[in-house]
Amino acid sequence: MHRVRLDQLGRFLARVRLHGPNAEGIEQVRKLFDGGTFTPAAVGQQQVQPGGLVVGLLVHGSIRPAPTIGKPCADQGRSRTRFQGCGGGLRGEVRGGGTGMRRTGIHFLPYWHSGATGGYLIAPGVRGILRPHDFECNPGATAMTQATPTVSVCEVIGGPGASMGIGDGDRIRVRGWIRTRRDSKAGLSFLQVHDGSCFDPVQVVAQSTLPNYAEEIQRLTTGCSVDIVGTVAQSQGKGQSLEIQAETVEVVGWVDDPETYPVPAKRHTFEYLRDVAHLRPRTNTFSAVARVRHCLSQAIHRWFHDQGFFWVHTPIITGSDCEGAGEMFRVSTLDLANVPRTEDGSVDFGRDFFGKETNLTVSGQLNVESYCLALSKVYTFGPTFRAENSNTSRHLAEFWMIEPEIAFADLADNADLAESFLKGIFETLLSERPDDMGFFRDRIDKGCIERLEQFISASFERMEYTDAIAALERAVAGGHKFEYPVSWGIDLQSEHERWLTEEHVGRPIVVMNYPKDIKAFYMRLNDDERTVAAMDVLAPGIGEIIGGAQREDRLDVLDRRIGEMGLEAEDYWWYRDLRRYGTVPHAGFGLGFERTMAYATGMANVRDLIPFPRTPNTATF
RNA sequence: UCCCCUGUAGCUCAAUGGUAGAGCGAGCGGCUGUUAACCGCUAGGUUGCUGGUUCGAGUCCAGCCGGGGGAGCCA
Repeated sequence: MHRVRLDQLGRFLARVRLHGPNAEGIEQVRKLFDGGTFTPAAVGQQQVQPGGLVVGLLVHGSIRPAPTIGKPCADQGRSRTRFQGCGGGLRGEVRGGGTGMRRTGIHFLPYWHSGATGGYLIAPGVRGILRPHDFECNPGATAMTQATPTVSVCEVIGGPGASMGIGDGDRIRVRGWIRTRRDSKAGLSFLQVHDGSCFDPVQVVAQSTLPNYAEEIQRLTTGCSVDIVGTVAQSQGKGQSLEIQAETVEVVGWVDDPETYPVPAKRHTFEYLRDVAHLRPRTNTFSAVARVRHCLSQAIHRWFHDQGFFWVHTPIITGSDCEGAGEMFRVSTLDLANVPRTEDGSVDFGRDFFGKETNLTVSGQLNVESYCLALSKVYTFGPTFRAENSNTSRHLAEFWMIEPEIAFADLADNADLAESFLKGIFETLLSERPDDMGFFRDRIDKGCIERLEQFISASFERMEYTDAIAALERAVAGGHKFEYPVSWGIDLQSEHERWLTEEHVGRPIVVMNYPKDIKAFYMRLNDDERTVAAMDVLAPGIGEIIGGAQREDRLDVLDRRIGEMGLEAEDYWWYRDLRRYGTVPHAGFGLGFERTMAYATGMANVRDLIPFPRTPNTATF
């Protein structure tokens, strides 16, 4: 028998939607929870398959089998998912879920249909915390008419991921911030309230009969925080299907001076909003960016986890000697006004906190390699710091980077990993954030969704660097003009990369095996002795999105390369140890997180894709 | 670090070397189950800072400060 721990079940359980006396059913469910495990026998004869969808169904207060529940149809709407193949009088609609359901497999959902008034689908396999007290707090009664659960705007309007099945007639409480207020002389005001839980705000209708209507509600302005209790109702107006008829509107916090509130309900330039970065998440664009950033972060961790990777926390403070190129931020506790000196006049780092010169990391790669050669499949995902005086839309002094590293793998394995990884996280994004991506398509970059869909469906072209140069040279011979000349041995300029991926191939490309002289010392030397096993993934519209390599796993060759690059072998003593003790071929790559977001959303500047950007001369907030 | 652009109302932008303007936002009023609402009225300015040229500088010049874009470098 397949047993399912309750704490492995269901994303959440917020309320019981049961009409009429249901003490018996509640008691049954409570017993299940108390037992800590959920055994199929307890709910009847239905079958439980690992990974199966439905293992139990609570209807009318009693646990009944769920004979056959089909898969969600393809044409599901945003706020409800229709199930086919439901038998035994259980045919109906499942509210909540939405498009995210297909991928994340929400297995625990409020449920009702024409014949039943409430219930839940239950199935294994989803992480989350089940909350038995949600049952306990509504013992055996008409839960919905007595409780006023506090819910997110997303749940009220059935946004992406909504799973509570809030609907017409439910009494609920929402808390958030006013986006706009519109008054009607018919004796009511419309409040657009957002709480960040999804892209769309919810419309709250406040009648003039409310006691604080004239004194407070009509004085609400953009940015005020409110606490609202009301009833969900079908909207009489256009633009939204559900709204909240308010019973009470409590003003939690006023806006000091509406005239000078930095983010009123109007258009703003991104440049201006960077100056008010503490308030910009209240705007459509930046709340969407924040949700997409979260979604992609989660998708990355989930993808690696599902593939058997382990997340390794590589150090942020690092001894500078072991890092690669790039300007670094010094980490020091020395008194800048009175720096200790050695006898020859140089700074005496021996008296610094770590007894040596230290900096903020520019890459976790070298450290993560040591874990790769123990755990086989690992990755880093954390902040990275570069002190380059570089002021462009693609650079930040502090950014986040993803660096997977796989053992017993060569460059081809690395390219395969990059391809399936990128496709996987973009697929999740499209599936889980249709509201925000729809906004980016409508207001930021018309082609962003189509671009991702093509990215997901097209296979990546593999191309040798030498062949890429040959193709570029043929293009030049055919009359194509490049600003930078093309010849074997150059590093590809962004104009070259764009031509290759956009015009020459028309799909993402993995360019492989670059000249050794333009690449780092740790990249594996090929048998031709003039190229290394490096790769760049180039994508239409963005250019280089990933840079990676198979690492040099032969100690003698590594030492030779360290020498050629003018580096000191002793500085890399522990990195060299990895080649002395059970060395294996391994490979990995680096992916800039904000650039990935830029590609996905069409946002032009990475400063608008991280909450508080750090750039030369700017570290406000 | 280099090149280019830019700094005027809360925001976005106008203004030939000659009285400081509009739209949005805000306030008030009108209309309206509204929703980028609409209509009317009102308030809102030491034109980034310092100096210079000129009878007169938002405008021209110099320096400084801030912002943006690009190059290089990268992710």
